[in-house]
Amino acid sequence: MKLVPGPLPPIPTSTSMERLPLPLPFSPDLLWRYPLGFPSMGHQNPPSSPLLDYKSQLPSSLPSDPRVWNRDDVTTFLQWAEREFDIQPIDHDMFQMNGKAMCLLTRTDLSERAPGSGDVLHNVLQILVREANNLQRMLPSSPVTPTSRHPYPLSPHSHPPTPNWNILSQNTESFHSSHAASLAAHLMAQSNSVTLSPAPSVDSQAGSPQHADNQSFSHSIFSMNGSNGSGSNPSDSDEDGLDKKGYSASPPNTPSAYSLMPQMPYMPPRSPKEAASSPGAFKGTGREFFPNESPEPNTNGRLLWDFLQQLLNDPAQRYTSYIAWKNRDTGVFKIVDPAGLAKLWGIQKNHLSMNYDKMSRALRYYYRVNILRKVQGERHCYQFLRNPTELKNIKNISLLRQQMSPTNTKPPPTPIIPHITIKPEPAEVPEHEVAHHTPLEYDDKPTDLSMEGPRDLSNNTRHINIVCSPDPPISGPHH
DNA sequence: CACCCGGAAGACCT
DNA sequence: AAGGTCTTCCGGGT
Repeated sequence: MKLVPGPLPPIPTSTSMERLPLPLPFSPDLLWRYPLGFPSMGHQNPPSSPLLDYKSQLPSSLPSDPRVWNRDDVTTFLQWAEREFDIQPIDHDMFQMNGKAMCLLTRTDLSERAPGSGDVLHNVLQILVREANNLQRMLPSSPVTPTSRHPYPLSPHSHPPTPNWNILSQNTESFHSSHAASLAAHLMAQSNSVTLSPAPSVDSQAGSPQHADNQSFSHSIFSMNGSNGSGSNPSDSDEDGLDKKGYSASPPNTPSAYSLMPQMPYMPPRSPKEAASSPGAFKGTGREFFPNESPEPNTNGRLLWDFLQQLLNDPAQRYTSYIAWKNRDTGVFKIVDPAGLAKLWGIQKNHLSMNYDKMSRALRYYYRVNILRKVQGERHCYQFLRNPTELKNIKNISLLRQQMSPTNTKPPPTPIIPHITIKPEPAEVPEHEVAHHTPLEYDDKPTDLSMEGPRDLSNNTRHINIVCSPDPPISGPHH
């Protein structure tokens, strides 16, 4: 344990700890998942109140929750909106997507697709979503269906399209609201209702449910589905985070961290290490919240990416001196204090000798899985290629591996991941569009983190293309 | 010199 | 026992 001398007083010292932020009140996942202004989260007021009334005026054929609309419904909605708001004709071709995808579009996206009407559409959608959420909330809690959690197995394919996570940013703060908890809860529940699966089309293209990924990227998932689809995280995060605001089991689960960080509520570690890493830890707490929750691994800061996400999305921004978003929309973040962050990570994992060099090695392993990418030219800058939701699902990546048998793996098209300049893509989870999304083939599809698989493919270095078989994703049990 | 990159081996968990 | 996820080391490149 060489404590890093740097600015960051290492671990054990109380002082150092002072610097350590508190535990996250909730798991950031939510943010990703429920980005849009969900009722509670956001501001209470919808852009324009008058719009509220429109809900009742929607064509009767339209489900009240826009996230469950199919393409036709979207078209119907657009037509209705054109009439109702007397806006310019909308190019429906620009909205070849389902409701979920449309809900993911940002105001800007909508404006681009429907010049002059974007704001209106955005406002209306937000209202509808909120209403739907509120409604859900009142409904008896539907069991969180497993499906919700893993609506789609990851498609091997998920390439990371350029993620556009802006959504998140929007309500970060609001998360604290108590609502968040409940919201999360029923959002999850709600998930059922939403069409998680991004259109088949996606699948077709991508070949797997991964659109999830794709979408995810496009943040689709979250927002809407996030609610649903990605229910998975919800479990974690929501549970913990939300409700008990303030206390969470999240990031700093580390025993040590735990102990060090006073405010960290965290479940008592059973054993030092365990605490740090075992998901079980949660079980006690949050998990129960979601009984049916599936098997989804609750990483809760146990995994590096999750840990980073939690710090990055800390609503209170307590970790910005360690790590901060450079561009949340694209998932680009910067490690402000490498040594300090490594220390935190070390605490989290109970590896007190952790340093940036080691931690960065772990980060590099994420390259091959397309979880992360290095932002070239900028020191300590990385980019998440997947949102938390996806990442959680990624757990199943092992499955992917199976799927992509070596045979399937076609040689890495591009030996090196092109560092694409990421420009935020519209959040759309269009059914088929998704696949197209990523222009550059990031063909390096996610692979598993495990070293073994790659070995075979090792030649390929880090990209393994998973040929996404269009179909059956990974459903299988993963061991 | 500080980063950054991956290979290799092994530890620790689940 | 096997597999996943790092952790540790390390040589090499920029």
